[in-house]
Amino acid sequence: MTDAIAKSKMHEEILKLSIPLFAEAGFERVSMRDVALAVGLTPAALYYHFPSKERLYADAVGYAFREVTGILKAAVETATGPLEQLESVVNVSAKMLAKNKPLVRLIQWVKLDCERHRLQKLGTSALDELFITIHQLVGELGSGYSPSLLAVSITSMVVFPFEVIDTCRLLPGYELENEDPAALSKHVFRLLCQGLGAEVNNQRTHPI
Amino acid sequence: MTDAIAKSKMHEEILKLSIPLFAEAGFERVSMRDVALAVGLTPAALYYHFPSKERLYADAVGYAFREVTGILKAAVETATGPLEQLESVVNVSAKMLAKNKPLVRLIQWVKLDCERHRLQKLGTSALDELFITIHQLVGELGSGYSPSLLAVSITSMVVFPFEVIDTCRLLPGYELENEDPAALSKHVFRLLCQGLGAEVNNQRTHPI
DNA sequence: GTCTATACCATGATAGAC
DNA sequence: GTCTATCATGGTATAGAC
Repeated sequence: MTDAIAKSKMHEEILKLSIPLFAEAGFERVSMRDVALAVGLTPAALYYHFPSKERLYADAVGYAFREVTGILKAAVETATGPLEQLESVVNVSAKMLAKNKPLVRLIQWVKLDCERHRLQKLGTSALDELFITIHQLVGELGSGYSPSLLAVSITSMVVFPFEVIDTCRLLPGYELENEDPAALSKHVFRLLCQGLGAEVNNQRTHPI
Repeated sequence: MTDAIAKSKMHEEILKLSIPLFAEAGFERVSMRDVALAVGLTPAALYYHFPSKERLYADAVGYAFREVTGILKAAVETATGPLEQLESVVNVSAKMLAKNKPLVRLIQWVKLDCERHRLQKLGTSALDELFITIHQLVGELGSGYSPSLLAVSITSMVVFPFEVIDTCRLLPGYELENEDPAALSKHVFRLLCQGLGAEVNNQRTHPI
């Protein structure tokens, strides 16, 4: 049992330490040497814990995304009524993405990796969770919009701004308020509510 | 002069043929051998035309993005009035992204590359053009929204859906209409107009 | 469990013939 | 301009000692 615990401990330690590496540079530009150096082991030792680099990467991404599921589930439960729940999910997601830059970059890498053979089943990605949750809430709202289109639009407005922070920072007209999760989610929700129309706003249990 | 022309011809040919490779697999997973094979040359010959792989990549991306600028400029000129111009940009961008999958993936790679030393000046990226154009139009609209936040929201809703096509296709609730540029831009513009409020809609020269 | 040492391979890049 | 041949480097992964 001590073996199992020890192995499990080191296993998790390696995952935790490799996540920021993979997030920053992506699968190809992170070598097993890099991971080993970060963990304080030799490359050979890593192969005791993981059969291959691909597997290590997949496990690391899965580990990083797993906590997202819990956070989103909790966000839904903090509110009653679909619109309030949607607001909560938007707020919490923005806050999470702003605080967790590696998560944002991991999402970007996974979006690019997804259609390739590698990581055929990565576990449920953070994006999937976000889309499915929002899709369900939006469906319950019963607006005149297509739930699928609307769910993607909302997900886009929440995730994309954090993906382009470094690309856009030097652009003329770009304001740093785009990087403030509170300002962003307030903006998104305002745009959303007015866009969803009065009949939806009437369903709110309390005014904005 | 014939030398210059011939060199220029081959130069451009290499760029054109390498774009889909880099778009699909990214910088790291495309070797000079891959490019050489696609072009019908040997790796050594590539180094006659480009001093390094990095330079080849940068030039290829720049080449791919350059035509985007022209298309967006043309889109703005097809309409009069900021809201109509915005609508035109959204329509044309969505159509372009739907038709040009390599472009979408190149944008994704560049977003991930941007903060690194590589490609410090990549020429103006497609995203930059889109943001700047929309930011200006949105500013002229004079809505109550922050131009910067709104410009990013719009860019998000136009670009992001095409980035996640392959990730989302198998998700429950996802509809193929998300991949139809006409349906997408109509949806986005509808959400946008109703979100922008009546005072903006009144400025329209003709109803929706 | 972790190490040292190494096999083996793909890569970016160059030299020099044609 | 393009080739053949080659180099140095750095990658994944394994073997076997401790």
